Amino acid sequence: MKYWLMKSEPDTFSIDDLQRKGVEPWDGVRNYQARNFMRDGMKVGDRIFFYHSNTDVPGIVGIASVASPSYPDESQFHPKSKYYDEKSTREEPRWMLVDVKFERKLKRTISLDELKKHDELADMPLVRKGNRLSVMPVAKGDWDFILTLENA
DNA sequence: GCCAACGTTGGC
DNA sequence: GCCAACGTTGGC
Repeated sequence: MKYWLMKSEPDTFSIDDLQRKGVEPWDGVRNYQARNFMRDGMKVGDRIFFYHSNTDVPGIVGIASVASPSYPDESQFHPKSKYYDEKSTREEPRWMLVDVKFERKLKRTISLDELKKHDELADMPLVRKGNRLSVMPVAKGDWDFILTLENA
């Protein structure tokens, strides 16, 4: 079992949207490193911190899980999609995704600001300046530590 | 809305 | 293969 963090802009797709839908294909990722994590790293059942970016209080708002093996992101084949990639083909799809399943909301948002205050988390890519990865691994120790903050 | 960071593209 | 230009992310 591995642990991950996935960013989403709540204006586009929030934790409430995921709760309503239950399961959602995580489409639109167009960064190779993030794709590789989904394609090569994720296994069904892995745990995910759901993170809200580009919002008033960016931070971790919920927990999800990986609900499918990786498969091609359908949106890359649709010319009308804003995620369309003309260089990708069905024979050799460039972009892969996984389905993400709602588990629960956190009792409170654990803000980026708060995460940065803990020296224990200084090695997380998330709190590093300039980091823009939208899918990243989380060390088990960091995962457990962050969950203790929920009740603090 | 600004802008730093950084990934991608394309000319050479 | 280098690197300048450009585009995007995302905190602030």
